[in-house]
Amino acid sequence: MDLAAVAGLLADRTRAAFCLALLDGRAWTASELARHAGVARSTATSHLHLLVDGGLLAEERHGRHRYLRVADHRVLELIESLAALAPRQTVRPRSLSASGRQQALARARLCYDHLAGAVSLTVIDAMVERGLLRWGPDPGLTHEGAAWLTELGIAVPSGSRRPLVRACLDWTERRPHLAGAVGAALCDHALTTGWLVRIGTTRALTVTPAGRRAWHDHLGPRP
Amino acid sequence: MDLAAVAGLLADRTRAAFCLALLDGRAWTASELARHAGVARSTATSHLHLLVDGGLLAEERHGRHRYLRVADHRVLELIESLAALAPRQTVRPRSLSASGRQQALARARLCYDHLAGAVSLTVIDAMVERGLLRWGPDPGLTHEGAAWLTELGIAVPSGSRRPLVRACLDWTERRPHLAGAVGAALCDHALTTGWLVRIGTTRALTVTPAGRRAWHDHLGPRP
DNA sequence: ACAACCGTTCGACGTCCCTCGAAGCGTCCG
DNA sequence: CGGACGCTTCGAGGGACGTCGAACGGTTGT
Repeated sequence: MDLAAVAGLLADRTRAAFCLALLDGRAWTASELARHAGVARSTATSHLHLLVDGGLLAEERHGRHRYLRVADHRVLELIESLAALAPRQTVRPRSLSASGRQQALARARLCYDHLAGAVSLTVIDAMVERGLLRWGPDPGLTHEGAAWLTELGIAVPSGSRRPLVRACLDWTERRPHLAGAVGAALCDHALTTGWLVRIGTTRALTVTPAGRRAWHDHLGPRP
Repeated sequence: MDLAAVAGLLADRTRAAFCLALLDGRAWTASELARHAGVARSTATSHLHLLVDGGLLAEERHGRHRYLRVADHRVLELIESLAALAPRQTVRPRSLSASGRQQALARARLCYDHLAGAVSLTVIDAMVERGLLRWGPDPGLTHEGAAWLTELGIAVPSGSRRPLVRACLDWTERRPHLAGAVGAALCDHALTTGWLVRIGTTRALTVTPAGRRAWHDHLGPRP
């Protein structure tokens, strides 16, 4: 493995597109990256093997998903050094308007069907403090939590093999956030009632005034 | 020209060897680089075209020579970023003992058959101050300079179409240094008398105690 | 149990590009 | 002027690699 080999890992449009997509610090799945770059899944698989074996990307496997992220801060610097010399700046738009957009992603976003970002962690903290949620090694919903959901008009999910409460790694916050059936139901409810709305067609979410009111009413400081 | 294309420029062993060789800040000719990388001159030509067109290297043509150097500080950073991720560090020895070696090269070295580096510039300055040398747009040797050479035991070169005094670009100092027949004769004399000796088999030179004495005797502060 | 989905392996196809030698052009030196 | 040298262009050969579709194993959710 010499210098030319490392450069060769980034000397392909598809692999470069993967790395640029991963610059936002989030973890992507292999299929997401394949769709983003416009190649077949099998093609993405071989590329991802090269990038992981070469030490540029790190992987974490959860069930049938394979999450990928940039391995190292040195890799970030390498990609930035390359971008600084590429006249056609496909990544440059980020620096203009999308530093704010990246902040929005870090604040609140969709992670498949549930909420991620800094906001999702405050939800967990508030729910744990009010005794609605068990967190830690054996997460679950308490009786109070079930009643709380019913009060919100959310049917407590059941009849599925999907766990009610699950921890999902949050790559921007480096802490797990709320997934599982309850996480999905909460997120779905927040979107249908307009507490949260998507920013354009991206995964980024923003909290509406109605969302702030609901937060105060249902998760605000205890009396 | 996108990110993958820039990476592709360095994704070849030969081109990577060129760039690593040029890391010392000196200018190399195309043939030197070809010999250093072990490829045919025609191969080197095509690679150098790619690197120059891609903006990684800059060229300067002098007569039949083509001098190449790293174009930009951003290119230096890119190469260093790549080297930081390459486990097989062919360039790493530089950082250990050869930061001192690089300083030695910047101080005094051979440029073909004459002297280059910081020492060569002090020679010019001292010779100009003593009226031995005309420098600037029309460089040449003065009558006093010719007498000074004879006094040193150096025959004033003649009978050749090679100019007596010529300016040669010094890439570490960004100033021209003394070349031409006089530059070569002075350098040859300094090496044969032991004023200068080569460091190992490299082009780097070091000034001996005898060299310092000779400097004081022949170019020292005027009375 | 069954369907849907994610990821993987494999073989085949096509393309890109790295390499060299021979021939040629311009410059420098005697 | 004639020889030496540095560099370039051109064509041909050959190896490396990116791409896809089809088939398969494993996990998730109904």
